[in-house]
Amino acid sequence: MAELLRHHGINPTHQRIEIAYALFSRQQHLSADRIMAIVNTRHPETSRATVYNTLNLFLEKKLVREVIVDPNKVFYDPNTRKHHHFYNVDTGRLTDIDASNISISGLPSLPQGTMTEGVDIIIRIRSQATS
Amino acid sequence: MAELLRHHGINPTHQRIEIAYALFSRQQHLSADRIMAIVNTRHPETSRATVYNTLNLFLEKKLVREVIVDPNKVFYDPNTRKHHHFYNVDTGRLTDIDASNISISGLPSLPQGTMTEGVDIIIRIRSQATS
DNA sequence: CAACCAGATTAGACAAGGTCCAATCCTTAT
DNA sequence: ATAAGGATTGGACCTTGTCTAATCTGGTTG
Repeated sequence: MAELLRHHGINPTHQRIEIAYALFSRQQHLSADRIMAIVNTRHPETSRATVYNTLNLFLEKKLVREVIVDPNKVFYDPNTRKHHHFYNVDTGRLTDIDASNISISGLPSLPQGTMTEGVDIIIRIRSQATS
Repeated sequence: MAELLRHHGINPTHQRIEIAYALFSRQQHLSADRIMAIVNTRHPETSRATVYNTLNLFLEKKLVREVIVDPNKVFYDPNTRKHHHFYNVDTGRLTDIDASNISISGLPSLPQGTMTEGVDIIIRIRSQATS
């Protein structure tokens, strides 16, 4: 874990390792508050500021991605390969969709003077009505 | 305008008409605070609670859509036809992409017991480096 | 081994977006 | 005119996230 951090130019401290571990051990999409909860169920208390500092650092160093699908929380995604998401609006659960088989056709060209930063496809799904 | 509201089963009150007008006259993507500002530059003060109540009502009645691209504000979109978005991460500007020419291939099937609610494609763009 | 220093962490104040609530204000129908 | 129901309001409140100044840490040097 420390090695992974170093490889991304991140000084591996206790807290950073804990946070990275929370994300990478379970391969899940976690919100900042979930991460803080997970990290602090073990013993050493980690402050909110540190959690946010660290997640922003991870983002900047491209160790994780952020997923914006819910109006009031950001999810952090340990999977940095190209992929998209199913988002279950009932349960809040995110599921990865590998991007390697996907192609989109019919897109217009980019607006003048801009360049692509990334393409996100979000398929919002609902749990089937059980009636 | 009042007619439009009635057609969607919305009781057309002064405030609701003002808010609808703000969105539909300019065909733009506005955040709640922008809408409040616009509505209140005219004379009658409209409260924050009303703005949010009304926007949520409009959403529920499918008069507008919400666009979730920025971690800390929701945009409301008066365009309810199927479409996607360019999102300029530098300027915060949203631009519509008509969906009628677009097709996506290679998507996996939906997870068991779920149904599609909607598909959003967000193309994040940056203003070109001018170097 | 001690002292130092840069970087990391911390608590707590703060800001912004959004919700909730109880009280008031309109409308409209009678 | 009046009662009833819905709409609106201010303000308290919550949550997510940022900022700051102070403290802590741990690795390096003498």
